Parts: sequence; structure tokens; C-alpha cells
Amino acid sequence: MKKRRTAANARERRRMNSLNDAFEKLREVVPSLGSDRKLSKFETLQMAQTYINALHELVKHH
DNA sequence: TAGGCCATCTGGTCCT
DNA sequence: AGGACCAGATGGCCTA
Repeated sequence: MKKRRTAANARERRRMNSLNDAFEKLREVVPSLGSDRKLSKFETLQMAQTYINALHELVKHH
């Protein structure tokens, strides 16, 4: 049934939208040093990881 | 015009 | 059964 597929597509679209919202929030808290353009999804994850590591180091030696 | 990034559709598979 | 999650395919848009 095509109706079911269409509904499933809509759900998937909403699911992806919420995932992108999460990426957006992550971009807000992770410092994008310099770079004027917004980080790609991949870059965002990478930055988050290095940022967390940096903060961890900071706390560790204190 | 090629490469990167992305949104969407789709058909499996897993979970409730 | 039906929804959530996932990964592959495809096409659009933008920039070097």
C-alpha cells in the first residue's frame, strides 16, 4: 500500500529532522574556533570529541 | 565540472 | 502489526 510508504517516509523525515536539531544544539555548545562557516555533521562530532578531551585534561590536572 | 554535504526515499531489520 | 532505526541509492546545491 502506497499510503503506508508515504506515512513511513514522513516519519523518517521527522526523525531525521530531530536528529538535525540535535546536531544544531551540539554546534551551539562546541566552539568552532575561527571558522566562519558552520561545521559539517562529521566535523561537529570530531570537534565535540576533541573539545571534551580538552576539558577533561583541564579538569584532570586540577 | 568534480567533490563535499545534505535531504529524501526506500527496503531491510530490530523493537514494542 | 506497526513504528523506530539503519544504511544504500539518488539527486540537488554550492564552492574551489
